[in-house]
Amino acid sequence: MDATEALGARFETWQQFEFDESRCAVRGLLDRIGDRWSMLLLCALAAGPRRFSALARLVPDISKRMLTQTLRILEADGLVHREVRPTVPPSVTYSLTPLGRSFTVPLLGLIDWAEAHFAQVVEARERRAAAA
Amino acid sequence: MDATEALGARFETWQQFEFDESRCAVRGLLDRIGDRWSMLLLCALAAGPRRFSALARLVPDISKRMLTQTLRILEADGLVHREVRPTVPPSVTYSLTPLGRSFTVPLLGLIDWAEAHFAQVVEARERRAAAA
DNA sequence: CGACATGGTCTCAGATAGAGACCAAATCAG
DNA sequence: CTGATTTGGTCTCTATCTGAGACCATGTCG
Repeated sequence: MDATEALGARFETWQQFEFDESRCAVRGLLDRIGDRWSMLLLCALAAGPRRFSALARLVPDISKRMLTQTLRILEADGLVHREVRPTVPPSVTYSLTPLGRSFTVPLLGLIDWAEAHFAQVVEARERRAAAA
Repeated sequence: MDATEALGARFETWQQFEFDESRCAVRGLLDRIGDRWSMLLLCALAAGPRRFSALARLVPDISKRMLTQTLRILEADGLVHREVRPTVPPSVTYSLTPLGRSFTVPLLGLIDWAEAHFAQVVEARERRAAAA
């Protein structure tokens, strides 16, 4: 059984749960980290702990608003740890928790695929653009 | 070098490209398939080709609008094949392309992680809800 | 004295997603 | 013959979400 078949079989079992968010991991979890910024921030934190402003610089086009919001969700989900040191001005450091570090394994798999097949995707887009 | 370190190192190289969409696979690709519906639809198609209305039934709370839009993007990116048979009423069948099938490998990895660690995430959320 | 850095929050406008009406043509039930 | 149903969408309207940028308090540096 290859991955496609395995995935198809997996999908069928979810139907029984009717995708109930509290029991279906895919809906309950990938809905959250499957947004524009979560994976990118997890990548940024994989290299080591970073302060709020460092993350803002590392991921240039994220707004402070979304940076705060995304980090709060990742913290609530137990993937990221937030540490405040009450200096003045305040210093807040974000880092991956052990759970967050375990997530880097499948995340790296996804990114490897993206880098290996990106050229094919670009080609498909261009073929389609040319046809239109 | 474990996955976390590898991911961190990878992130640093992206900085050189300044996340230029045309060259950075992560921005150019995961921005598209990393949304609410793309991965779910790819899972649904992993079990075999499906017609438009079948997909709408399999993924209950997707609107027709988003179903159309998401399938068009997946088609443009070369992950999904769309086949129209000009019967009346029309019959349109969607299936994974070879590229789409290759994506099921990392996708399955992500889902395995989600199912294995979902309990921990829920626990983290509950701990946080209790603290508030 | 005045500018700057920190880690945010707040407001407002613009983009995006969802709900549901609508469509055309054929087919099927009554 | 009539009227409902199926198909694969599109269109409009509204609700939600996102991004830009102002603002804040406080201490430090020039």
